[in-house]
This record gives sequence, structure tokens and C-alpha cells, in this order.
Amino acid sequence: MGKNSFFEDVYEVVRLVPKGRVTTYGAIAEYLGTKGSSRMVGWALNKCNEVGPGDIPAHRVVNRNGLLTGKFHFRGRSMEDLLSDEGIKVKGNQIQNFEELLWYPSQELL
DNA sequence: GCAATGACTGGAG
DNA sequence: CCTCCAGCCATTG
Repeated sequence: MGKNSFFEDVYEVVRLVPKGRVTTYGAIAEYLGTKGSSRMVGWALNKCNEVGPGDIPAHRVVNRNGLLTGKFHFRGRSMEDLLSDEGIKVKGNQIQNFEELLWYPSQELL
């Protein structure tokens, strides 16, 4: 994968997520046109942690429930800590006030 | 080209 | 309310 792939699109969108905001896998997938490929978004981020640019705020990407399902995949700093640093309250694996912090690419980027 | 995989999702039981 | 199941689609072996 040297060319632009589905991954790069995901990275780009995730990078556009404003600080202090979060988005969901489904929202990204829908924005990319493949609504059903929500899993693929997570798969892309999985690679992003190893081969990705490294500046991908994957901690801002959670499942539709606002649950930090992918926190286990983070190295070093935990998701809760990173999110908390941006002003996002996290209780356990659940983001507090999630719906208000939710950010849709198709909504903001038109 | 087929089978397996995955940080998901939504509906059914 | 909780758990299970099947669809979803791109990447990889």
C-alpha cells in the first residue's frame, strides 16, 4: 500500500477532528461513502498506530456509544488521559457528554 | 481469487 | 437490560 488508500482517507478525516471533540467509526465510514465499513475504519487506525504518520488523534475516535473500545491498542499514554487533556470527561471507558462532543465530518466539512 | 480478520453496527432474542 | 448474531467492506496471506 504505497498509494492513497482507504487508510489515508481515514487518517485525513481523523486529523481534521477539532481538539476537544470526538467522532465515531460510523461517521467516518459514512463520510467516506462506505457506511458499512465502520470496522475498516478501526482497522485503518490499527495500522495508523504502527505505520501511520503518528499524528493521528485516534483517541478522538470511538464507537457509536462513545465507548473507548480501542484504548487497549494505544501504547504509552492511555486514551482517557489524552481525552481528559483536551477537556473531554471520560468515566471508565465511557465518554461523558458524548453526544455534545460528537463531531461529524459531513456536518462540519459539508 | 478465496478465506480470514477486525479499534463496528443494529436488530433480534 | 444484556447477550448473541449476522451484515458490512477493505486489507492481507
